[in-house]
Amino acid sequence: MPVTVLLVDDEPLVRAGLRAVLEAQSDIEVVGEAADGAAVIPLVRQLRPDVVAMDVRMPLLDGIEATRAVLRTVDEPPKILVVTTFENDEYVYEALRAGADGFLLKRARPAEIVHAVRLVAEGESLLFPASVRQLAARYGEGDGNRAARAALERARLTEREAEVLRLMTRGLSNAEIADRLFVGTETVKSHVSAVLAKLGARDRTQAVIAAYESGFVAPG
Amino acid sequence: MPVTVLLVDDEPLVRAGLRAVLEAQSDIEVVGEAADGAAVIPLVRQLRPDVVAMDVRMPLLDGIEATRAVLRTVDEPPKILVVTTFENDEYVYEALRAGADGFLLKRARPAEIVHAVRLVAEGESLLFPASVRQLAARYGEGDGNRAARAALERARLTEREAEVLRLMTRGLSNAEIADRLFVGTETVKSHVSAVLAKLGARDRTQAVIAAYESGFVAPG
DNA sequence: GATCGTCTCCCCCGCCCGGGGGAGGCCCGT
DNA sequence: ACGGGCCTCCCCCGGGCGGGGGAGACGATC
Repeated sequence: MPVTVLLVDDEPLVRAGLRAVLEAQSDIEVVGEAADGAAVIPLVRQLRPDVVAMDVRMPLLDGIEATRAVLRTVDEPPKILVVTTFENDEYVYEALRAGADGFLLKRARPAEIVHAVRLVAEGESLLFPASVRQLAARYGEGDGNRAARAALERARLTEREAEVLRLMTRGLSNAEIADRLFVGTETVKSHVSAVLAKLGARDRTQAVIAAYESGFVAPG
Repeated sequence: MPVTVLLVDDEPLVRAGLRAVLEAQSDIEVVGEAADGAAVIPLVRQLRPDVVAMDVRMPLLDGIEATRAVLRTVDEPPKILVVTTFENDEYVYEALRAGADGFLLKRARPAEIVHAVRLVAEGESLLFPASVRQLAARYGEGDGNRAARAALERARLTEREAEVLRLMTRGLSNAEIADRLFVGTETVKSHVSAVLAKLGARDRTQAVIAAYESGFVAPG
């Protein structure tokens, strides 16, 4: 019983990339594609996918409105995985509040993408650990705390990796982090690489940005 | 509606001097004094000053930790003006990066002290709250006042530099910034170097951190 | 016992980054 | 006309960074 996925993105290249990555898995099947959120509802009704990989920015109907529309009008709605580029995630939390089950960076490694699809298909909420704090803040005192804790338990950054990321957000170099943690620089490099991969960041600067944008660290 | 100021310095003489200078202004009111950073937080909560004139070197809790503590634990924190004896004080950099809003030399002329207080009180100061240590060091043994003033002037980012910094905070590489701005990578490198120097940042990661910490860019 | 995840450390390698110094063109204000 | 700031581009150069791959030790879990 494979996981069925509907791809919604205005860029054909992105759809092709997601399809290639996901179709390579024997337990995942891409059952359809859409170029805009406006086309999602009929496709969802027709194909009844387990997961909708939803882009945020689309010309006609963006991912936020499309997510709301699907969840309001479809019985037994699919899980919605918000797909976003790194720079334009200001709408991600709106989408999550609209009912999306997780979000994913486009530049994530294939294994991460596959992992994300499987997780949301299983009903788990998928959030990058860095987003937990911000999520809790935006959801207030409601059941958001529960979701935040749940996400925290499935935190994909290990304890050590989180500590390394925290020191990265202090502007420390690998050598300085190594001194601070009493380990070798090679060890720090391993952790940094793991952090970059998990956050979908290309370099430490992007990782620090992700940390700020997600609320992993707060300014001031 | 006068600007209210809290003085924090371990030397009574300095506090008296600052009080005399500031109280001479009809629009500035010194509402309290503290002899150490350890006493700052309750006083800030009680007096709610607009500006805290904070010495860097203090016996119990130095200006760096005190600045961090205030910004982290107080709602609507005051502006923090770092006061120091030496323009090349190593701790100035850390204090500014901790979130301080400005930098002032004790030997500055009264008019400049007043000006500095008014500037940070207005919040929208032209100062970029970052290190002036390197800039001050360049002026070396020159007159302290001029060194400080020049440093403050030089700490202002040009329009182009601000644009480059903004793109840096989006995670772009030098080559990507060059493409975005239709200039050569060497030009971008020049701007980046200028930004790093003015912010006292060692690399682009620290510059991005400074941008977030200072409110140059806001997360979310 | 076997497997998995984590933490630790090592190698090689390419390359972007940042420092230092220099230079020409442009507009501006004195 | 001259100087100053700003933007633009160039050179050389070292070093930190990040990718890729591998490996040993440890504890938890099955």
